[in-house]
Amino acid sequence: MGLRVFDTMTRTLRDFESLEPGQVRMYVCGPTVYNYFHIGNLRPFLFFDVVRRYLEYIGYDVLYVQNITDVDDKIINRANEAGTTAAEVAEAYTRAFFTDLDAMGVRRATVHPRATAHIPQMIELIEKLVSGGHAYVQDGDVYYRVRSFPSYGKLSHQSLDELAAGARVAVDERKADPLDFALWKKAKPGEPSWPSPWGPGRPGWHIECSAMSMNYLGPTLDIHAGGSDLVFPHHENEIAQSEAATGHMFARYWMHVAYVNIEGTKMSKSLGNIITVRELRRLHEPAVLRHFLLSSHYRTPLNYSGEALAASTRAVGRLRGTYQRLARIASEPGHSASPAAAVSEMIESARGRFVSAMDDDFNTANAIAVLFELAREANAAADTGISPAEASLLLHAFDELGSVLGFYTSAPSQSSTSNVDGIIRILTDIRQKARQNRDFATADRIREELQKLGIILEDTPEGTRWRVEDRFEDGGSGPA
RNA sequence: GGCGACAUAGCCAAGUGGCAAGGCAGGGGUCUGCAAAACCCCGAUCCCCGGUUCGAAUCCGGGUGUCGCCUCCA
Repeated sequence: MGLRVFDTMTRTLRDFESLEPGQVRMYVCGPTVYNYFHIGNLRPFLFFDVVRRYLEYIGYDVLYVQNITDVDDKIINRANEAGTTAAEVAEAYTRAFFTDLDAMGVRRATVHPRATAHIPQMIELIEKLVSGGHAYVQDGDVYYRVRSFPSYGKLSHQSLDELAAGARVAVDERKADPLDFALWKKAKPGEPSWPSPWGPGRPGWHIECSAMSMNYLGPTLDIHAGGSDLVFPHHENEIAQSEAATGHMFARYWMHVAYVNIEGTKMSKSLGNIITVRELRRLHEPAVLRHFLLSSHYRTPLNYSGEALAASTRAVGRLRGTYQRLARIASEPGHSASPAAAVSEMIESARGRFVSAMDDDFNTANAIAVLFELAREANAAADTGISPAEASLLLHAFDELGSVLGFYTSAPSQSSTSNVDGIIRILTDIRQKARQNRDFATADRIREELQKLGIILEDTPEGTRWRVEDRFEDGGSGPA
């Protein structure tokens, strides 16, 4: 069948075909580093990490570029409030961005270009637009002339007249048309600035992405993506700039991820309901957040709620339980009998269904369902008894498919090296003696007291095992 | 006003014409000293009203409701 991708431009599911066979050039709009990013930002970052992993899984070499916008009004404002420089604000939150993404298991892009390191490329692009009649200079500012680009609006499916009619933006008399947008902003006193043919200033937001994406990936990208709110005006403007400058199609596929709502409403600073990833990491482990964010299709809105995260916590616990069970069996000394055909078929079938799901516009919800189905089959097989070789085969299947979704990449281990394990061992040995003497009161007391500490004991034919309880802590009213 | 999305079991969520995936919660079993884990079984008039069709959650028309974009925003 092959991979099919929903393209915002055509609003259809299209067969995916890259410009260069075997290679995908992908650009995803990155953060403006003026604050910690939140769960709504995380969704596209995480999703396109999975897109990248899947493209690699099916054999593509992926060139993945994600920008860092490190010069911007919001950064400047933030610096002024904090009494520091824009560069320092940007530096601090860039570091935080990577710290949080790394913690989430989101792999770094091939390149993370910073806007301030690509000013010459932006100036060059703006000059090209000015000389081509697509931009005009107005007292140190440079604006893009939207009326000069006949197909303006093709991504968001709006005509210029429709946009003009709905515009709620105050008219700026320096612009020839209200919809024209700034390519270069003249520096105000105290603002960071760079020299340019039009005087000192800084780049507009939209031009950054055009300049950096084309700098690393050439005039035509395979995939250009971001959150759904970037469709207009950001991506629309990027198309206008890029295509007017190069005469080439800018991106072959446009992908946009829907919003994350919180308790039914959009996150906004005025409502104070923003949940940063920094905060979230304290409440939930990465696998749980990944499960939650990937459990619905990327083009449908997702609602963050305590209940949903609790469900994800338990769901992940189930997958992990199966994984650890298989790992235990696989590590048993056992003979090296060749695995039964039934197990191979089980895995082959799961792999096929997994690929079908992902090929269908990255249907991660279905892909996850395949993992659960395989887990149930694997558990059922383990109940009747499987060989270490079979367990090992299943384990590899979970590794293989799980790694596409980024699961199992940082499965917390029961650190058998710490003394905690030793201490619990002592208690379970005592408890075991009590059970043998049919002193169940003592045995149950030990189990109950440990449970209060979040340690679950499980008696099995092979002895007592312990694990840390999957604790869910409700985020309550949000960040502290 | 323009453009668009969504409405499926108590909750979350797949499913674009042919007996309604998966997860969480719940009920009943198997196993267990009792639990836990695991496995098996149980659960849906697919928002409403029309229409097309042998057949519709799925297509068409009309409602109702929720949400998003059109301004910085993932």
